[in-house]
Amino acid sequence: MTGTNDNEIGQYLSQIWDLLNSSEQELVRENTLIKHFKKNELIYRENEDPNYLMCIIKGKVKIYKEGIGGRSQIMRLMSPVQYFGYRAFFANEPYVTEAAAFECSSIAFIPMTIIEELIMENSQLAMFFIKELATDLGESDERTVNLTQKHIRGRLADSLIFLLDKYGTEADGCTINIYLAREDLANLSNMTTSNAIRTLSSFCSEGILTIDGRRIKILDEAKLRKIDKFG
Amino acid sequence: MTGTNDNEIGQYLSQIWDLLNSSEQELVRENTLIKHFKKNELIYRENEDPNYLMCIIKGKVKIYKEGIGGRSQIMRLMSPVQYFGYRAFFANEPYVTEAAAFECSSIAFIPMTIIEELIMENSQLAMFFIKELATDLGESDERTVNLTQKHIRGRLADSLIFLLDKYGTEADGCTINIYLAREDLANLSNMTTSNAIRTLSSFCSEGILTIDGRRIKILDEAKLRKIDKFG
DNA sequence: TGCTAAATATGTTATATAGCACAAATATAA
DNA sequence: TTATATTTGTGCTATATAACATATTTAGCA
Repeated sequence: MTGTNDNEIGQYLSQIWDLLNSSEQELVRENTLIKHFKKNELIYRENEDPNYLMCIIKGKVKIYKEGIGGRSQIMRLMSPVQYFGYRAFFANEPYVTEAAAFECSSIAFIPMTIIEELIMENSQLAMFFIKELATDLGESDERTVNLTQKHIRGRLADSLIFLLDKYGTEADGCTINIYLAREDLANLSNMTTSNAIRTLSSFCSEGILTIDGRRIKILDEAKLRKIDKFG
Repeated sequence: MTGTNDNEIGQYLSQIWDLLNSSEQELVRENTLIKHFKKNELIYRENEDPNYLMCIIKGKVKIYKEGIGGRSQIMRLMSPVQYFGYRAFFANEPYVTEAAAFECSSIAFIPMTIIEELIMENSQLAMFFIKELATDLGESDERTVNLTQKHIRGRLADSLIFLLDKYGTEADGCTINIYLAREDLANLSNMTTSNAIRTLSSFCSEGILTIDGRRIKILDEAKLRKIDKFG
């Protein structure tokens, strides 16, 4: 992990940036640090103190929880330019999740003390975080029901559609633009790696998708959405 | 459901009230309506538009999601003086959950338009909602892992401890101060009603608790916490 | 009050999914 | 490159939990 100051920070922080006046922007600019993470590198770990608002500039990040018996559950995936790492600070508790880079990623770090200061003076910024948290909470509740009530096929279909919506496709218009190990796919879908592999190859036999290593090409999105919805 | 205006609203809204100046208090007072709900009465339903901040003054409320095949999952339980019903408004979407009264309850309704106005002028109030949402999101993530990774005994133990912490005990110091149908206990713990009944009676045979109808008396909290933690 | 519906209790069976073993393929490193 | 570790793939077995059936108790209500 290497730290670099960057004078063109505004272009990366679009959502927040536009809500700040020039002196606020100056304050953020002076205190933002961009760090680069290698593939699989840890960004923060459970029980650490949350001191920074993080904004993913480049790359892909997973936020996950280490559960029972080393079984991990991926809670959220981040893509540019999303904000993360701030929830625990506001809740006044240590991190209850961990974050790691899926691939080589660049992340902006802004001290939460600064953010807190700004929020107290800038109601637009406060509202931004309220909206972010409110949206995440709705999604978290949705996921809880998906993961607990759907069967394996439905859960995997759900994850694949989620990945498709989140990261889009390659130039061909159907290859999901993220390369996940089967284990990550399993951790996202609350199942064992064996079952992720097995179910994925079932989908393949059924003509829903093709597999080329970690490259997944969706052939029949409608069918996948049907499985997501009805099992 | 009956509506009543109440001039002593401040005493019920303690957390928010103290953050407001007198003119803000006046605005809230003029626009707050207290409604009374009967046992099992619906407070809001899925897909409705969220227009009110609700504050539970008296009683007990469940917030739940209707899942697959009519199987419902209780997401949160509310006790006085907690706020709810506002998340969907901030996320700018219809309700994705439903709320119902477990028992005869009184709830204050404050229009979200008023709350939104106040937030834009009162950063303390904004911070209050940020903290609430941040805390709820952490709890939601925690619950996701509990419900997906723990076995039945662990999930039920978790629910019982949650109820104990949330609603406390009767005068005897060990009877949980809420009377839930086995079905609600099941919906809270992500299991079938049969399994909630079965597992509860196992706990009873093991001397962890006693059952008297819906009255549950915890005899060995330490053992229950152990089951919660290690299965 | 008694009648009817709902909730609780318990046993049995069916099934989804975890767990394990091992082979094949692929990636990583020396 | 070759060697070693990791990931992927497949089959088999074990098991947790759902689903179902039915009796019993309790609660709601006419």
